[in-house]
Amino acid sequence: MSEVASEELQDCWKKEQDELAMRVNTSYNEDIAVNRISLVGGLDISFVKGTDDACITLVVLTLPDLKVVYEDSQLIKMVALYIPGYLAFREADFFHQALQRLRVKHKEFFPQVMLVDGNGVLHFKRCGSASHLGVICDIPTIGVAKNLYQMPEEGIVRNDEHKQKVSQLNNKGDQFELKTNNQDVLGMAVLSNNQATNPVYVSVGHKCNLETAVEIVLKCSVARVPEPIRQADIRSRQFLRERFPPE
DNA sequence: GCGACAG
DNA sequence: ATCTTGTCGC
Repeated sequence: MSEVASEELQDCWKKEQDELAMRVNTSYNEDIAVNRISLVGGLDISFVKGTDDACITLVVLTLPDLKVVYEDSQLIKMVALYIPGYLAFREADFFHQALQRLRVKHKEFFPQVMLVDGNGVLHFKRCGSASHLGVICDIPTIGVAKNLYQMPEEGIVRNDEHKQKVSQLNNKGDQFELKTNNQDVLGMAVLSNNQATNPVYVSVGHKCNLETAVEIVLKCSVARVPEPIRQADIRSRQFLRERFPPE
């Protein structure tokens, strides 16, 4: 793709993202009270090494036992390029389709909340991929990123102060706020596991608040990455290994 | 303009 | 995202 085409595409995505951002809802919702949640969804995508072939996987797990009760793995051809800040434009439609299939085929397994591999409102437009997906599907979502998405112009950076705070996280549940220069709390760095050294970056996606988001992530975590996302990751890789055997 | 940049 | 061994442990 040429530089010009890429810029035009990005302009188009910017407008769409602005409209989606206006619809992101972070108000508290009684229906997402943690102790009433019995089904949590997870999404991930894996690629065949040097290709555009990928597997999109949606899983649904029960709470509190974290058993997988539904899996949908689909081979897809990725056409959109990856631009940081616009992750959702690559994958949201595929995830949306997977959720539609679930709604039609096994409505009884439709999750009350989705965990998404990426950010929610921890994003320069307050509309990362988790929020994007939440809005187009009109469901509660939570963003969980393995790396900090830095926004230098807003003071969210992996600087020494940040590293210092990270080094003080010792036990599961330890956390600190990710705050902009304007004191807006956009997310939480959370230690999800006792033996982890690095936190995961949790942010509101859609239709839930940050405290609830963190609580759900902790309830779903046995490894560093919360189980719904981890299972989606494992199963999408497995799916590809079976169909594209390594030499 | 340059560099920073979830997956 | 992807290339990667063994190793420790719920």
